[in-house]
Amino acid sequence: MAAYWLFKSEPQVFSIHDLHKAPGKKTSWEGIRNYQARNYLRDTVRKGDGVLFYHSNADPMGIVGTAQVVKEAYPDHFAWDPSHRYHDPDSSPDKPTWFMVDIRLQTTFPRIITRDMLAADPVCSGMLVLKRGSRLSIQPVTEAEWLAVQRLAES
DNA sequence: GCCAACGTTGGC
DNA sequence: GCCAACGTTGGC
Repeated sequence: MAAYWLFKSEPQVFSIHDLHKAPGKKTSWEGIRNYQARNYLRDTVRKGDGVLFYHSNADPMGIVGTAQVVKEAYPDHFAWDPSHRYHDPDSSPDKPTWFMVDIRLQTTFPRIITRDMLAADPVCSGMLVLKRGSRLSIQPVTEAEWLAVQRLAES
């Protein structure tokens, strides 16, 4: 059975509009440099899982659409490129430290589901992303939360 | 711009 | 292995 996730992105770095413009509306999700998020990506995120696309550090902040995992974890080769901002000298092709997945855009919501809207919803108010100091950029989402977000997007 | 939260680093 | 210093994230 498919699982659900929330992926954070700063829109000035990569927005849902960038994903919309990408070839096949697909992108690799590289640059995850946190072990807990890495473990989710590598061990738990599976092809077909649903992704809530979240804009952080933005105005307004919130969930802007959904995507689907189309390729499961493979080594984040950006870590091996010394000139890249995601370079990590401790990672190597032999023993990769970091992983990434590919996602494809599913839906761009007609309006952003803001943090206020999430907080006001009895189900979504429990979401990890609302927790103070929740810095995790790959977060698990329950099916109830996933469905509640869809409902908010349609209302 | 501020700062709380929290992960990482490095000296011991 | 402890912990202080430091860096980053990200909401406000």
